[in-house]
Amino acid sequence: MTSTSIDDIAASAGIAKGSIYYNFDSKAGLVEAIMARSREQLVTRLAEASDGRTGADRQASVVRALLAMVAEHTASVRVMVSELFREERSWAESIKAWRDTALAPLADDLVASGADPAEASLRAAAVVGASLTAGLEWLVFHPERTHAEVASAVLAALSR
Amino acid sequence: MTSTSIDDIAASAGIAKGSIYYNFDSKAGLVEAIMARSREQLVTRLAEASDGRTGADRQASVVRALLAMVAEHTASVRVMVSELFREERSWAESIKAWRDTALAPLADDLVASGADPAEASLRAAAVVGASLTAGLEWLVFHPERTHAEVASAVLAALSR
Amino acid sequence: MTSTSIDDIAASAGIAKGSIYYNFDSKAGLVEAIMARSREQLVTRLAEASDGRTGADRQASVVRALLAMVAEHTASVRVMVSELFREERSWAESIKAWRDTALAPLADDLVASGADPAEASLRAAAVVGASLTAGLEWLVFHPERTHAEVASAVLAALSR
Amino acid sequence: MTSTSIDDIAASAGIAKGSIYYNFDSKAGLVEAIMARSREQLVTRLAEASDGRTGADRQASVVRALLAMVAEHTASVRVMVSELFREERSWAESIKAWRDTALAPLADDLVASGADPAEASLRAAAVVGASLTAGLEWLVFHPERTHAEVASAVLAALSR
DNA sequence: AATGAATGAGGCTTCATTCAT
DNA sequence: GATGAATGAAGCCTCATTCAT
Repeated sequence: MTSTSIDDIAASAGIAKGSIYYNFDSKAGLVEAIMARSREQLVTRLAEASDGRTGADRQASVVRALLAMVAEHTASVRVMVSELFREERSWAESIKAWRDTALAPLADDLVASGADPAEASLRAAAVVGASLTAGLEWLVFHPERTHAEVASAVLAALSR
Repeated sequence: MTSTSIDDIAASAGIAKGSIYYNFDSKAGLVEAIMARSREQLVTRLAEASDGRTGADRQASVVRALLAMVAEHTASVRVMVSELFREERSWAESIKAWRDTALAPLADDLVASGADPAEASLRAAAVVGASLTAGLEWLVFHPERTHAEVASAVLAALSR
Repeated sequence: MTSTSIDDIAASAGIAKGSIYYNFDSKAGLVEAIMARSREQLVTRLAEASDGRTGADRQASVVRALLAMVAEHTASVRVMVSELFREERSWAESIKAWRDTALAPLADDLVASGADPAEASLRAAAVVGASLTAGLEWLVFHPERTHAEVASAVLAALSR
Repeated sequence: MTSTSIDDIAASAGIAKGSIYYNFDSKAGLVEAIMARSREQLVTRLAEASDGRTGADRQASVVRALLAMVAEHTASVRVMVSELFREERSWAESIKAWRDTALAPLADDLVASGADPAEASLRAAAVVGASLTAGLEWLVFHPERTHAEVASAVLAALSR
C-alpha cells in the first residue's frame, strides 16, 4: 500500500513488529498517524508564513515554506504527494486533510479578495503543485541549488 | 508496485492472466509499455501545443494541453504522477523519460531565451506541476468546471 | 516434471511448441518416446556386450558397455537415472522397462548359474549402479581419465 | 525443482505455508537445510562404520551402513541420489557435500593404501553407487528381503 | 502438417495481521 | 507493555495444454 512493509518500518524504528500493532490498530492507522504529524508541521509552517501577509506577499512566503517542507521532510512529502494522486486510498481522510491544509492559506486569501471558492482552490492547487513539484525536481535533479535560488525560480514561473 | 494487481489488469482487459505474461516479460515490462504509450501521447500533444509558439504563448498552450491530457487519460496521468514522486522505481527509466518529455517544451524555450538550464528545468517543473495538480484538483473536486475555466485559473495563478 | 520445459525442448529442437503436441499426446508421451529410444540403444549395446559371454567375462563387458552409454548419451542417462530414483513418476512404465533392460543381461546370467531370482536382480542392480555412478563421477569430476581406466577402476571395485 | 510443492511440504508438516518462509529464505534454503541434516546422519553412520576398520572390512561395514541409511531415510536418500544426477542444481553446494561425505571413508582408505586419488574416488563411487542402487532396488522390488540378505548380495557383487 | 498466441491451474513468495508468551 | 513466531490471503510468475489459423 505504501510499498514500505511493516517489517521495514519496525526495523528502521528499532522496535519489534508486534509493537506496532500494540500501538496502532493497523497499518492504515500507523500511516494516518504519520500523516497527521506531517500535517501538523505543515499547519505550523503555513501559519507562520501566512500570518499578517496577503496577496503576492503571502504567496511568496507560502512557496518558501513549502520548499522548506520538501527539503526537511522529503520522505513524508514524497509519500503524501504520491498518495494524493492515487485512486484507492485507505486513509483518504488524512490525505484530504493534508490537501485542505496545504491549500487553505492561499485559497482563503483569494476568497477574501473576492474570488469564487472553486476558482480559488484551483489557483491555490496550481501554486502548491508548482512548489512541491519544483521542490522535488530540486532535490532529485539539482540538489546543488540553494533554497533561495529555487524559491526565486518558482516565483518567476508564477509571474508570467 | 502499482497497487493494481495483474489479476485486476487481466480481468479489466478481458484477457487471461497468462496472456499478459505471453506478451510482456513481467509486470514491470507491462507498466513500462503502458508508460511508453502514455509518453507518446504526451509527446504528440506537447509538440502540437508548442509548435510555432514561444514565451507566454507557448506556456499557455502547454498548460491547456496538459489539462487535456489529465482530462482524457486521467488514469495513466495519475499513475505517472504518483510514480514520479516515489522513491523506489523498478521502471525508473520510463518515469524519467516521461518527466523529460513533460518539461522539454517549456525548459527548451526558457533556455533559448537565455536562461540557465537548471533554472529552466525548475521553472518548467513548476509550470507542469501547477497544471497537473490543478488538473487533478479539477477532476476530483470540481468536475463541473469546464476545461477553459480551469485553464484560465491556472494561467491566472501563473501571472502574479 | 523433468525440470525441462516444453518451450526449452521445442527451442532446442528448432521447432514450434505446438508441433510437439501435434506429434505427441502430452509431455509424458514425449518423454516416454525419448526414454524408449534410450532403451533401444541400451538393448542393442547390452546385447552386443552379452552375446556369447557368461560369468565374469559378461560382467566386465556389460560394465564397459554401460560406461560407453554414459559417455555417449550423458544427458539421457542422467535423466533416466535421476528419474529411476524419483517417487512420483508419470511415465513409470518406461522407467521400469529401462531398469529391466539394464538388469537383464547380468540377472539372467546369475539365474542361469543357479541364483535365486531376487538375489540375482539385487546383485545385477549393484553392478549396474556401480557402473552408472562411477560413470557420472568420471564425467563430472575426472573427465581426463580414459574409458579404459574407468572401466578398470570399476572392475577393481567389483573384485574385492 | 524437487517436484514436491511448498504446499505439500507445509501440509505434511502440519504447518502453514507462510511459516516455512518465516524459517527459511526460500524453497532452495529449505531443501539445503534438509540435505544438511541428511548429510549429518550420513557422517555419523559412516564414521561409526569406518572407525577402526580398513580394507575389505571397512568396505563391508560401509555397505551395510549405506543400506541402513536407505532403509531408514528412504525419502531423503531418494531425493539426494536423484538430485546427484541432475544437471541444474540450485543447491549444488549441499549435493557436492553429500557426495564428498559418502565417498570419503572408502576413498581415503584406498588412498592410504597407495591408490591414486582419482582412481580411489572412482572406485569409491562404484561401491557407493552399488550400495544405494541395490538398496533402492531392495525397497521398491524386494521389500521382503532382510537387511542382511541384501548386504550379502551387494558384497557378493563386489567380490567377483 | 505445423504454428504460436492464448489460457488457467498451480507454484513460489510477500506481507499485514494475530496471539501465546 | 512488548515481542516475534506463526499464519493465510493475495500477489507475481511458469508452464503444460489447447485451438484457430
